[in-house]
Amino acid sequence: MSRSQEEKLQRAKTMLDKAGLKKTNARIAFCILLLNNPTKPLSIEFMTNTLSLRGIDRVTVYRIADALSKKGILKRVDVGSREAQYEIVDQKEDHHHIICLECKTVSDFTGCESEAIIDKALRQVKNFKSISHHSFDLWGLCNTCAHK
Amino acid sequence: MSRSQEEKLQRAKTMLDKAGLKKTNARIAFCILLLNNPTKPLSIEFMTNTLSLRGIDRVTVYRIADALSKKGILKRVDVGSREAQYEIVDQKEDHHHIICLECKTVSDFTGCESEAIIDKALRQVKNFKSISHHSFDLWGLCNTCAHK
DNA sequence: TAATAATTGCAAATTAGTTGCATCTATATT
DNA sequence: AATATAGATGCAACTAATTTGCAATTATTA
Repeated sequence: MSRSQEEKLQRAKTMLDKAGLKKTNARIAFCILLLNNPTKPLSIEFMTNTLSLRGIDRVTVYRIADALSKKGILKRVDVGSREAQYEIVDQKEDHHHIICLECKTVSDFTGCESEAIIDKALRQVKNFKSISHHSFDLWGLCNTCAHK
Repeated sequence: MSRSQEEKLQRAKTMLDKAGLKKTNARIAFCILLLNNPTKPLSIEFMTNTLSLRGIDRVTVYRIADALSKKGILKRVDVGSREAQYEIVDQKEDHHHIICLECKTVSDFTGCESEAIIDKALRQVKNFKSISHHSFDLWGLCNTCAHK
């Protein structure tokens, strides 16, 4: 195994430990897949295609995605496609999406001032103590679709 | 027809005019339904149940929801349920959601400072001129689910 | 009022996601 | 190191959500 893959294996195990989940082969492979693709949302279909090469079932992919989401490791993002897409929750690189309502093209931007807003929200809503992640998405027509 | 329903009929027609969509019976009934239920996200199922009493088909409900979304009149909200939920886009009452990852309970909060963030985003992403709506959602475990 | 382009309903198809259950495996315990 | 056990997985079948094709209808425009 290459140096960087070795490193990702370690990070994958740490992720699972932190989440309090058993470090099974399927989950480790899943986490490494996430770490290998940090830039774009991953669909269940893509993950299944890749992980089935290692004998991991579609149902298992769903179940792992669900488990990691509930632990705040993953977030499910809505980019207008029918199927679920998932991204790793990365506190440092807090990026968000601008999505075209027509062609569903996704662009990223950074710098939503979430902390102040989360504080404000938690003061309004009493039955939450903390937030595991947030989404801030902008929707509109891209220049190409606007001129049709 | 009562005074207030008459008024909603007018508002529905105005909505459709503004969107540049034909004012069909189905669309007018759909818009009035939205105006009658401004507080909570409406599911396709709920809308279909109501509108089918007027002979409007489920498929038509899907198509109208899609058409209005693309025009920025409606927004599709993701509150963790399997089916689509829709809300009217209301610039004045800019509310957002806190959703429990476990039990999917939705609470509302207001006061996300979207304008500054949208400006910032449009400076970063060049192929959009304007934004028709935005979403800002917070995800976490509610107090009840956190103690399980 | 006629022409026409868009909208609708219906039936059928597709796709995404879920469930039950038997088997297996990671971890805690001895 | 072997064992017990709770939890995870794979498989097959299922359910629910959404989409498509097409013929019939309807809102607008000339």
